[in-house]
Amino acid sequence: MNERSHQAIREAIRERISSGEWAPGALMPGEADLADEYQCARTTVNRALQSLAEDGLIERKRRAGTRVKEIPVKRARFDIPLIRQEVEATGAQYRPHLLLHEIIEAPDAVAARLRLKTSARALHLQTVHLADGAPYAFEDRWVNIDAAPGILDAPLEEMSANEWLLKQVPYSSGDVAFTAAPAGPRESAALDVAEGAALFILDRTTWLEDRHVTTMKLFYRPGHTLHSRV
Amino acid sequence: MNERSHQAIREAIRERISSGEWAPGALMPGEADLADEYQCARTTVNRALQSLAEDGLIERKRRAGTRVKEIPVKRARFDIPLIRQEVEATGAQYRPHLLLHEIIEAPDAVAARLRLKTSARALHLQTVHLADGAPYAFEDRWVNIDAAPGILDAPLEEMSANEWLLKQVPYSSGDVAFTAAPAGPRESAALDVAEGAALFILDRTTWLEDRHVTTMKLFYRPGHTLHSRV
DNA sequence: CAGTGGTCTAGACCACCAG
DNA sequence: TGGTGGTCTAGACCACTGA
Repeated sequence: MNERSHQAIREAIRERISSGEWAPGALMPGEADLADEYQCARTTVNRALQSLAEDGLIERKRRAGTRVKEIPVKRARFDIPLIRQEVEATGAQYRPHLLLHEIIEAPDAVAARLRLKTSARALHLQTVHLADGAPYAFEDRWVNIDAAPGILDAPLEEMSANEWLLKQVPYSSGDVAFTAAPAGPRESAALDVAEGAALFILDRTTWLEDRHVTTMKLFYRPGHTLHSRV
Repeated sequence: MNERSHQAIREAIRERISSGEWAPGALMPGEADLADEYQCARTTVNRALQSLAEDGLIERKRRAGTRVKEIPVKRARFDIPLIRQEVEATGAQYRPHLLLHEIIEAPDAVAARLRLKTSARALHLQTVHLADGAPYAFEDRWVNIDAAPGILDAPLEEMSANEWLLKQVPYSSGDVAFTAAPAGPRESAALDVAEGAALFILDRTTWLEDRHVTTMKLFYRPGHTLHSRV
């Protein structure tokens, strides 16, 4: 990272913002001026400023110029790991245990998420993810069979459905949501916790272009946290 | 977004990856080749590929070239809003209600987070955030008085401590974590829910360079979810 | 409608590191 | 040690939009 690099310039400008040199809402110098000041090409300043804009620190508009945001957006990034990796990272041995494997009519909520016709059938899976044999998380998943037909022959006792699907449709898009809910009877039994215990939940729907492949809820054992840096 | 723009090229390449043209782990063509193929400058391809690398879809190494990731990282981004904005976005009227305002010796866990000497005193605040008068979230916050002295004179009945601090130290860094926990007596009373109810919690510590300013836990009412797109 | 950011280009040099 | 990505430059044109 050179002294005149876009990264160096970005950090320099970030400093000037946090030090209050430009007040919240204030107009900053234009790219050309900054390029002049830092003795570099405008392209380089542009890159630095775009990066700061992505971080939510400044706002840029053509003609209007660049302004320090009044209220900086706090933007957190999370890497959502494969459960196998998450478990193995703690040094424990991972094993999925399939509790339920059925093909039934999908409930309306599920059908909507997978874009199924009402009363269409889907694959319903329930899995406990074990770390050194102890429950780590409980997964309730629905799979659109048309979108991933091979799933019916997949060896789901060795490889969780998640892993299998990841191999088949690796570069899919998705929706993620986090929430909390009390453990119901299924979660309580699977995770070996009291009914009503507060569980952290990851709720995710995945698709590839217009093929809605799967939707699942992942219930973590009490105490699980998800970290990030802002 | 032109046809030869870096965005267009990024999406084209993303397509080629999801279609399986290059298998997971496979070596992709070099920047020069792609530039040739797309009839654009190498810089443009470089930008497209860097963007895909940021998204966790590919991995790039000098000399070794660019490879499709074996296991794509699912990277979720969340904008953490000001509670006021969050509430007002639902059309409700926002009001913070200060329940507790005391200066006491900070517990060890808090002192550690704020880098205080043991048994140093800190400002302890408890606030209910109200939406149209109904509890929306409960906040338990500790403030390092040395790092934000003016807080003692702040009008915390009109403006939550969060907002006040944001005005004073707007462009700070921080740690964020999400988790779930049962409502204790304080949360239960403040949010008007049963004790033991499953609450979604945002836990955050904020600093500006080496001044550790504040740490807080925000307990949302049951049912709250945090959304994102991957 | 003029000034700002957005972006492309062509060329260049550099840093890194696998072979 | 040579080939790859990383990046800077100078110049150009474009797109948007607020004065």
